[in-house]
Amino acid sequence: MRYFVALAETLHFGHAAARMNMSQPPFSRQIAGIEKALGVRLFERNSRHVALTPAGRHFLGDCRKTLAAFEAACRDAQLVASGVKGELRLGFTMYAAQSVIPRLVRRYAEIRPDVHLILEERIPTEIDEMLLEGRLDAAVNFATGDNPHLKTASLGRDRLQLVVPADHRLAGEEAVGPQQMEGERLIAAPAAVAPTLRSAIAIYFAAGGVVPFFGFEPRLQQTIVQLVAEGLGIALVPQSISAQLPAGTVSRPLIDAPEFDVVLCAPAASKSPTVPSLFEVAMMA
Amino acid sequence: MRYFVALAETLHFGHAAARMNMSQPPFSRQIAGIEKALGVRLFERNSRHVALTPAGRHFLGDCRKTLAAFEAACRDAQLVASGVKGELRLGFTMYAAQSVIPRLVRRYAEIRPDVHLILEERIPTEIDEMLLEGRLDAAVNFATGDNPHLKTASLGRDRLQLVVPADHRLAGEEAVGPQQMEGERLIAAPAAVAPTLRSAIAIYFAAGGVVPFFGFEPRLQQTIVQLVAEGLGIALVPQSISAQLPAGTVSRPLIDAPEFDVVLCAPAASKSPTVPSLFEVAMMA
DNA sequence: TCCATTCGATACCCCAGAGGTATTGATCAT
DNA sequence: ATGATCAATACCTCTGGGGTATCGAATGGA
Repeated sequence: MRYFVALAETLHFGHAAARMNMSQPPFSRQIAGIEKALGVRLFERNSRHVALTPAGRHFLGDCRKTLAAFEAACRDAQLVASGVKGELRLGFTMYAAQSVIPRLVRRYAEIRPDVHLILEERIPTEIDEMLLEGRLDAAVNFATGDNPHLKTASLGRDRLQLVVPADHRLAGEEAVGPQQMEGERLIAAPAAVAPTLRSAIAIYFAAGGVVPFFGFEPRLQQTIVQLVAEGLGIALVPQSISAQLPAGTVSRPLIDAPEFDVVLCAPAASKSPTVPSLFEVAMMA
Repeated sequence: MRYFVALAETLHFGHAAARMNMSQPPFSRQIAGIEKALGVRLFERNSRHVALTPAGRHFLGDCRKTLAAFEAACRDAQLVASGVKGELRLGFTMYAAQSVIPRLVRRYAEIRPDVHLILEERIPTEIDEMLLEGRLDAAVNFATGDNPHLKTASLGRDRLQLVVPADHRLAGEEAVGPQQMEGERLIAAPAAVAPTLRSAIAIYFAAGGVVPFFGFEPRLQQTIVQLVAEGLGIALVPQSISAQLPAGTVSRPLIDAPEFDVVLCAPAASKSPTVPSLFEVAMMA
């Protein structure tokens, strides 16, 4: 096809052959071969003049399109392999949506404008599942501590904080410990949804020798604080949630507050070419 | 590329090779060759499982597009060569635009819907020029009689007719001959524009022994009858023009009226694949 | 745990076909 | 008429695509 285009552009077998870095005789044969294969005369020629037939003229346009598609295919394959182009399915928790996701996504989109980011908001446990099943390339989640199938990069550390109704007896305390919360109804996400936070809470109370009483178990931290605002209980939620506490609630620091990492994670065996630069962005920020 | 698509679709070297009518070992080598040429790993594979890499997935889509473009190019080349698809630059006179062109074009478009008709309205002499220079594939024109470089097919015969102002002295005549028009100002297209009609008129008068007096020389028959309507003279115009005579004019038959052919013509050496079926349509109608 | 089976990779061979050189034949300008 | 130009042809070479035989790794059943 390149041969054909070269000849169609030069209308001279010798020159076209030279452009293709070959000698004229085999070039002539190639053109004849194309015409024979198609069963169509593409050039009107005698030993002096070469001209395109109507079919050849039409074929020239089609060849250019085909060659362009071919070049693009090769180029794009390399770009996708290098991670410059392609897609990245990024999972994240609602918690992350409010804290680290916006900046992370913005920075990544700046250095990789041709990567199509597919953002999937899910609950923490579902994110891990999807990562391991390959339905996500990477995700922002609470650190699970030790999963050999995942590689992680810390995006920052956060701590739990007490949130109580404004008129609650603990609202006036400077800092609160486990014992002071004894008997209170604790609103928290179930372990099946946010194991990291749930176990952090459990350990915190266990360390204080208190058996926590959990009631209501919504999935989102945002819902939890709404229920607190309604006076349905108290909650231990990430500090960065406090930025948007509903009216009628106050937050108090915890004594020896449990801390946890927010991490970017991806399958350890991930070969998604777009993931490494996401980790780079994460480490830089 | 076909090999790649086959493997991407089957994800099995043996089956893909079978689909390509070849054995597995050379097929494997081809795939490896593609990956090496691109410098990109397209399949993640061990001796048990074959899977597309992200780059391979993207490449698959591009390959399908490229192959489709290639198939279309080959198919279209054959269609264009056979005259089923392509373009046809058809010249015609304003006279023809009113008479034979609409039906001819309509019938042709019915049997050749994929041929792009480029209609070019020109004066008769210019049409001949353009045909010989190859700027038109075919044209509807007045018969010139004998041009060895053109092949023609008659589209019908027409005759000249007298058109005079409604209040003209000849308006009441049953039929009119040359002598009766002696001294009248004749409005006609110049020989440089419409030689066939002009010479037909000249011969008609010469046969009657009358020397015609030409005044005004518009290019279009339609303009000629408009000038007659304004009382600026009389004219001999094709009968089929009479269908749309302007108000204030009447037409009268001529005694021994000059006749002429309206023909479809194309360069005798024309290799435009779309032209033959236009001639077929013309002959049928 | 071991063996049979499956499947992709490798080794080696063969030949079609792409490319090279020399030459012919046709066309055009002088 | 003659030389120059240019595509086509003849003939040769050798790369590379395709074939067969085989290996080696992974899997599943006994």
